[in-house]
Amino acid sequence: MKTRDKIILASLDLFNERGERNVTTNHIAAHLNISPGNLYYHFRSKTDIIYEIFLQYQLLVDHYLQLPQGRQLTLEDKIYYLESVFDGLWSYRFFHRDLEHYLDSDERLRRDYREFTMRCLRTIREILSRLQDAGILCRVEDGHMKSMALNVWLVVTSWLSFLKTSQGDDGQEITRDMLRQGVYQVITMEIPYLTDEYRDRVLSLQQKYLPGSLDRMSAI
Amino acid sequence: MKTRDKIILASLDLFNERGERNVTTNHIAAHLNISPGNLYYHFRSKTDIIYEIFLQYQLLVDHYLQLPQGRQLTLEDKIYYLESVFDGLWSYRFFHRDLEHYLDSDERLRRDYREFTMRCLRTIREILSRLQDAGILCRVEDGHMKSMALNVWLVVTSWLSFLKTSQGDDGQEITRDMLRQGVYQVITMEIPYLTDEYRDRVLSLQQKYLPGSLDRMSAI
DNA sequence: ATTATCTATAGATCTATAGATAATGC
DNA sequence: ATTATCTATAGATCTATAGATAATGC
Repeated sequence: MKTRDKIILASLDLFNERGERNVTTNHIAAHLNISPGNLYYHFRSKTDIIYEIFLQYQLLVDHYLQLPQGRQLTLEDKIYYLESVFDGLWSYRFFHRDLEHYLDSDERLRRDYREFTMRCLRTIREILSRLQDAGILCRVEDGHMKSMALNVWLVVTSWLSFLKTSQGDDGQEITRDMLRQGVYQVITMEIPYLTDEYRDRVLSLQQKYLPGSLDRMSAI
Repeated sequence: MKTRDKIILASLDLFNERGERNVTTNHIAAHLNISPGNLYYHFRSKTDIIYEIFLQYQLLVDHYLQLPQGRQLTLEDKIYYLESVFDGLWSYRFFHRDLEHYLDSDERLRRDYREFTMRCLRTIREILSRLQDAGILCRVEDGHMKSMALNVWLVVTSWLSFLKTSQGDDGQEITRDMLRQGVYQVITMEIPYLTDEYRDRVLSLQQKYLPGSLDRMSAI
């Protein structure tokens, strides 16, 4: 693998693991057994590394969120979207941690991230709309739909932060099970809009995303 | 005012304005025209200042979320809760920006913040429950209620971050109007659960929180 | 006497670059 | 010839403290 790609990968790993703020360019270089000078030969700054990582993240999510053409959406599609997106968020979890700071210090990233958000919101709306076409969700007024889509986005993007901040007492790590509860939370928002035909199916599907390991949560 | 209090206030202002990461203890001292040594006489570290600020934030939110005893909740109570909480979030907006980092580096804060979250979630559930008692919301299954309350929390706590990251293209600042749209978003989640008696009233109330200045949003 | 403040600075990083050297591809 | 890498370091901070001095409260 090219050194440039190694730097991106190692940075992502270290950022996710220790938090970007605690990872310096020296750490990244040391972790790869290369010199800091070499790292700076490939990247002009740490900001540039973060930008590269964002580009990959964006590519991944755009890929996950492709809509099938020429057929209706199914419940399986919907679940696939949810699972993949949470997976993507997990793989790049450092990114949303100090997102505001990155946008403050990188003009390009600010512009690109804004467009990324808008693209995602449009896609969420499109998904909801096509779930209506498929008779899974009821039709609702357009403004209400926009607002719903935005709430989905807010819940999805804040889920990891919630887990990290609310569970991290005994240094206990976030498990795949907890991550899955994010799917549960999104489904909760859509339950009132399910058609009678689909309600029971979705309700029992949802139960699979309520992890048993989150006992503390159910004790609240 | 005592120097110690001045330090807390100045820190909060600077953190909110420039981002905590960009504000050093030297900046805080310089801003107050005191020496760094003096600052360290009052606080052992920057972490301690952040912890103090959290205690104030917590006090404020707990105060806002008090429930009236001996009478039913009204729609006005509900709106008051929403408006105050968003106001609190705004006043301490730096806090959620790099929250995970603060929790990583301060054991006390980690413990206290977790308890704070759990307390808030309980209160949100209590509010929903009492809105049911008041005949404003329909009754729902208990697990569903918990999940709804959590979604409310996720939307509320991530709203400012969404505004900052999605609107900040032309260096444009966040306005009170945009902040208010957070109330709109929370109401959206509760609309399906409104009783017939209250639905229309809440729908027209909600419209007041859809700011005209967010034209870009409606063009998405 | 105690509390508050200042001056000066040690010590620890961290980013980023200059300049030398090694490796690679025509 | 060009690309990749290393060594060494300048320069900029930042946190935190020691020790001296000023202000305040009995």
